[in-house]
Amino acid sequence: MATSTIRDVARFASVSVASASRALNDHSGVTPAMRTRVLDAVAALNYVPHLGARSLSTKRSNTIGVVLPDLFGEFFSEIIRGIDYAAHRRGLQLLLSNMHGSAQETAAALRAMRGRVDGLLVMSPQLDADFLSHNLPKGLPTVVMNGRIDGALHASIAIDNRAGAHAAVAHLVAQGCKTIAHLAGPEGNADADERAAGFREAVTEMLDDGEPLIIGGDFSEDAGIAAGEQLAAQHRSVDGVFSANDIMAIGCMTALIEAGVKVPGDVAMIGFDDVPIARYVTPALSTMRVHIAKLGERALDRLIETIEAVETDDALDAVAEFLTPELVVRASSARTASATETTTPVYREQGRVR
Amino acid sequence: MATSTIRDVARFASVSVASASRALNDHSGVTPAMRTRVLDAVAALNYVPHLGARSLSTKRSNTIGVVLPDLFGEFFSEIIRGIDYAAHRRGLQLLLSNMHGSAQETAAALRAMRGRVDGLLVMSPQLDADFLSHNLPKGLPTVVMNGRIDGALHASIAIDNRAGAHAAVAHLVAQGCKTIAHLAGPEGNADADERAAGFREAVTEMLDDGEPLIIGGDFSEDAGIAAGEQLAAQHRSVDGVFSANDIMAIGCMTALIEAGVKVPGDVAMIGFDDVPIARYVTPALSTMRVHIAKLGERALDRLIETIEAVETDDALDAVAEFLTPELVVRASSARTASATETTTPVYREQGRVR
DNA sequence: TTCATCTATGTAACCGGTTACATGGCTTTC
DNA sequence: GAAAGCCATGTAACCGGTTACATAGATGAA
Repeated sequence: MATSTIRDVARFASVSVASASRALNDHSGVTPAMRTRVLDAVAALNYVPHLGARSLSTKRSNTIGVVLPDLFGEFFSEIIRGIDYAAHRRGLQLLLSNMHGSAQETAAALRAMRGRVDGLLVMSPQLDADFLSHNLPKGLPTVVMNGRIDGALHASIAIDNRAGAHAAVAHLVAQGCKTIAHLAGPEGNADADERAAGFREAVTEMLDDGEPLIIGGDFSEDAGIAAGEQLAAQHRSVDGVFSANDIMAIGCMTALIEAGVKVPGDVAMIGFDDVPIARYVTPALSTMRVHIAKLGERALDRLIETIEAVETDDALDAVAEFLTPELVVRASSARTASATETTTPVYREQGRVR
Repeated sequence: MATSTIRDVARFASVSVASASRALNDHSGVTPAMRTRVLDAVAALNYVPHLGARSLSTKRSNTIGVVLPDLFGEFFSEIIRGIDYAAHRRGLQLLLSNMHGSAQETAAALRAMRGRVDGLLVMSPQLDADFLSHNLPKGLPTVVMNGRIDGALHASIAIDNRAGAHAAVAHLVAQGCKTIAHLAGPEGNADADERAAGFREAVTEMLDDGEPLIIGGDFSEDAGIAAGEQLAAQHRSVDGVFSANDIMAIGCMTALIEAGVKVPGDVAMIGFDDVPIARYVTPALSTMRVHIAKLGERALDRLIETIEAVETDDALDAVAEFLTPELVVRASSARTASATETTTPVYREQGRVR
């Protein structure tokens, strides 16, 4: 039961550790006889290689570190799905870590990756480039997701939030909305800021109203509820809401409907992200689909490219890549009778839930 | 840029590696002068310790391995949330892995944990005790979640599925249902099997009907839809459905409503798990709340106990622990006018059972 | 002053693998 | 039959940390 090492195996088989190692790793130039001796010993001793030791000497862990703001919730769950899909295809393990908001914890999480992973995937909408370049372990290939794009320091991949905001506003305008409000995400969050900026641009461009209407929020359902109550109470002439994410949109819709405001009759609603819940709520939520899983998948693919480039000493410049969100029209914004669900189905919504 | 090692630090500070190591780890008996010399060198070289190497020599990785059937989806996301919460509190990292269904992959995932984690959390409703005891690395503390409880081999924690099924059926009966069908999960899945068994018992006990009605399913939304269509077409006198999980219940509801069957008017519906989506669908889904996150959290806590017991050579016997699901009544089963959201007090832990 | 004690630092072994290089036995070739 | 070449195996260094033990310099007691 004292877990056995490769030296035990070698001793048991009366061979050298080098031979044992070679036999285990299918090296060329190992006699069939030798191989079976070693394999028999392995079976007899119930030997399982110590991967920590192996990666120390090979400098390869076959593990990718993933640092996210959180590990759960619809959005991150989808990201992980995409990363896992791509990682699994390549036989890679995932070392997940989260930063729980604080910069200090983020720094700790990043350092904790040193020596255990071959590359790093970091999502940090809250942190600036400076912080990252200071805290990312030097020499560890890294791809940044949804960060503030930092010059040519790291490869990055992000959502084209401005384009998404434009499309959302354009859709509401096409539905006949005259006064559109934006339910914003937390300030300082890169995605939230860009969506708000895109909203401002689009609104001043398409509706020559006065000041764009922005309601503060923080991506939480409660913030959406508060906003909905506020809107309903104000009797403002708002007839369209573009929310910075789906969860707030859902909260807002709930509160509006509860207050007797008809959605989409009185107010058309559109969210952002297309989390799985969006299609289950009533009315089903129109949204800007981000294809979150794809983002994770693509991020991992690019990380692999980066790792390989480092290995072959190829200089790979740190390009920024963008994913353009796609408009998904459902009931919540369908003010014209004709509207039904319109979108191109891609990833099947998950079958197995457990 | 060439990432520096502790020997570089020692050389730079003109001290021995041992002193450098001691200074870094706050050992006692290190001169303040020595400490600052080393810390300066660390800062100058931008040194970050190699955790793989460290854990090789200390035999401690401060990492917990988690092996789940999948890493995403509502259910697993919640499990991870609970595990992460408890792990974070203790400064532990998580190494996540999934088994993608196949037994072979599961074996691989389990072996891949050897030498990188201090303990293992495994959820395997599909696999039997035999497989597990054969494939779990010997000598690695392990807690099994929702598995078939395997004698006294490993600590385990699971949902009391039978009790949940009983409560669900009792609720439907109390609502006046006379003919209740069970929408089952995949055969061979421990949770699914136990829920079906509990259903059989409860039905024969509470309604002295003939054969209990069981519709085959696989935990997927599509299976729920198929079941709903089948029920609607059959014009069976079924007036209550107990689904083995929420997602199937949702699919089933959707199909029934689409076919003109009223829920809960004609058929009362209740699910199992209480995934977050359940409260968003229309009608909101009644369900047996499992407090999934708590399950994960508790599993980690128990793993820590196990690890500590191993370290201090305390024999800790492999007790099985159960979480009792809690009835959550929402609109989907509210046939009597009075019903609103009601939940039985708190979710209770039924003491430790051997 | 001398010897014992304490303490800060250094030396080297170790964790469990991999692998460059050395070695020796067996063919091949002339 | 000896030199050259090949190939399977063994020896030992190495990956980057930690730590048991040795050591030397300072301190205190007699």
